[in-house]
Amino acid sequence: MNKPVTIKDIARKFKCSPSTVSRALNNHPSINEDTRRNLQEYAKKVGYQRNQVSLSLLNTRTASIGVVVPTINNYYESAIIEGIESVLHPKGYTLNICVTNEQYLLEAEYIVKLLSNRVEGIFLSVSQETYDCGYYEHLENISKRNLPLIFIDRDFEGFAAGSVTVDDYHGAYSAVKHLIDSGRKRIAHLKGPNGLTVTEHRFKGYTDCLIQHGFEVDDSLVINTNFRVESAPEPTRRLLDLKPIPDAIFGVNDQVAIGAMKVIRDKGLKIPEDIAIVGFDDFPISAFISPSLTSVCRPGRQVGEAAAQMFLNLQHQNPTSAKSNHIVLPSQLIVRESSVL
Amino acid sequence: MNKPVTIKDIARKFKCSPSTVSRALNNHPSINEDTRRNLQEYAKKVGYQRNQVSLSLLNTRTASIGVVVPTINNYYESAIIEGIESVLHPKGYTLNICVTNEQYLLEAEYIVKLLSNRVEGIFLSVSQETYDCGYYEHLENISKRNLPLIFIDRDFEGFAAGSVTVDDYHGAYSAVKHLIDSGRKRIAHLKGPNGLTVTEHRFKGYTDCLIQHGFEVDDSLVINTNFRVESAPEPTRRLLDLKPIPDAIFGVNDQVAIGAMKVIRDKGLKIPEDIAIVGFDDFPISAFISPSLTSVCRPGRQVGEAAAQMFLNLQHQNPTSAKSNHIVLPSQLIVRESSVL
DNA sequence: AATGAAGATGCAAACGTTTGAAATTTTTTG
DNA sequence: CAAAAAATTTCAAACGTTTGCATCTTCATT
Repeated sequence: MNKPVTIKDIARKFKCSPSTVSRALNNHPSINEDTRRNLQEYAKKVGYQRNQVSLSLLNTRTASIGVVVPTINNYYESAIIEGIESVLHPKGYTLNICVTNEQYLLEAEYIVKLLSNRVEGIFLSVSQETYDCGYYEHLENISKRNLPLIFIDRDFEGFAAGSVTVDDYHGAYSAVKHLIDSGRKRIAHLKGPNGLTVTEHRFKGYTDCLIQHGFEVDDSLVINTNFRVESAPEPTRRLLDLKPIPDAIFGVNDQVAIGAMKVIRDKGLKIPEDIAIVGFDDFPISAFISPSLTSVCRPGRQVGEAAAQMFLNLQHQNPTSAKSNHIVLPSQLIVRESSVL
Repeated sequence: MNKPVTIKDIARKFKCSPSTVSRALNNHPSINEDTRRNLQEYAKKVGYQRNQVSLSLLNTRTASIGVVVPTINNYYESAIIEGIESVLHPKGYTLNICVTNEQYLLEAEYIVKLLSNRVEGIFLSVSQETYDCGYYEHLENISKRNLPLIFIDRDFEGFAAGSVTVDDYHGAYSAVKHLIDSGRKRIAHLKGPNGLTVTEHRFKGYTDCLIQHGFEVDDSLVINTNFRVESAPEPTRRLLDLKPIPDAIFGVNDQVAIGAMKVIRDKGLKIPEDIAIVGFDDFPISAFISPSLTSVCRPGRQVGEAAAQMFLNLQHQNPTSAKSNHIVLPSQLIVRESSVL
């Protein structure tokens, strides 16, 4: 790793002052044309790259943004990040992406690090642990600095900050309504991990819809998963051991729904004849599997874009107003073969 | 956004010098016990966060790493990033993740930015455009600085640097061999975009295996896709219009394979009876769809881990030795229902 | 009481860049 | 040719932190 060429190095070489070099490289008008050209050529030749670190120190502006998410290893989360990126990159911002792996300790550590790196804003999708335990101390340093904080995907109701989420409640509601409308009477739910907003909102959409249509909520029809496809089969088997078996399963996401479908087929049951399936997230693949999967589409990219836009708007106004800024994007049911005869 | 509290602020408040504050906060032994306690308490109270930017400038060490990838919106790429993260985070590094969207211009811009931000190393999966055009000027500034550069996933043979890739060639070869061994005679390939190593290595594995087993390579059986599930149906239809139709399709990845499966089913053909299907990447979902998809597993997380480890090793040795460092991880065929009767 | 040794704190420089103001050089003008 | 104007360059300070060295206290030892 060679030491990078600095403005001082160039100044020494040309027997002029660093100011002159700096101005020449920035096309300052008061620099002599020849000087400018010579310096620029030389700078290019030796591969001079202006040191952004020193500039950040000088301007107390880093043009970087922290993004803290539990995982990036799935379609939806990474779509959010692409959304943020697509809005903020043209404005010159760099993203510092941190993956907490659903752990509070890592989340707290990353936030300290981001503050220490003087990011100009933080997008946070809180980890499951943070949620479960209601921790928020690590966030107080953010608000102490009055730094823009925007919750993405998962709103953290214990803490005042902006948020952009998807309307999980109505998405789930419409999924279950669709099943009821198709004549299903015994609708099971493969729930996500307890405590997460995403999980609970979908669960509430599920229960509310059942109740409002005169059904009872049967606890034995609700079983937890951890969102992953591998976590679906065992709970599904338990559902199929019930008498009578459910005639529909609403999965907390497409992965879980797909995991359930396999078990159902293996048991020799037919989808949708014996059991209807609905997922959530609308993975690109879901439209192509057999039977194609009815799912609730959740616009990850738009979440990212909206959050980034919220951040930009904050730059021009009172930053505390973020706290009253809550955007909820609609989710949309897409009906496919897995739920209709 | 409040101005962050600085060491100078604290010094002013306590009528002492910044040096004392700095030493107190760093538990320097020559600081009086009371002074230390008072200063630390106050610092905590006002939420002091040491300014990492100034430290970076002072030490010319930023502890940050650039990661440049064409997209993060899929399972494999994000697995790589998680792998890198898992190794480098414990060592105190921060990741700067940049998404090029397969565009050379963005890639070049990001690299300038990363150099300017004084990252200590760059992990790069070159964009398709860079590959197609053989551009490498943007990389020369990296080597001019003698900064560790490691190609991940896609090796860029035109340029000397370390690399960690997956053995796409033998993965593809084993997939096709499996099809030949199962008695398939007319094996089509849904290829990726031309020019990418990933695409071409898999393609070569396909053709070499065919030739070595006495088959001809029939151009009409090879059609391009863009890796996405949506890009598979149209080429697949063209394959099914051939007379005779192929009796097996090797997809460049699972998404394409799944896209093909849908078209085949829609035509009333049976998988694997009429046509066998093999994919690549082994998505978690692939084991759960029906029929479950035979696929070549590619260890994304391990790629990331190996690349990160390569970077760490470079710190303790001659950095130019990276250029002779090439790790190729094995891929593994996983046989499932879509290819065996 | 003088000497010296710890113990505690301050000074100043450094990292790389920018920028207002001052200084220098060159050009123009009367 | 002198004076003013314009063009070009340099100076110095600033951003926040660390750290070797110098300085200043305090206190014990002779």
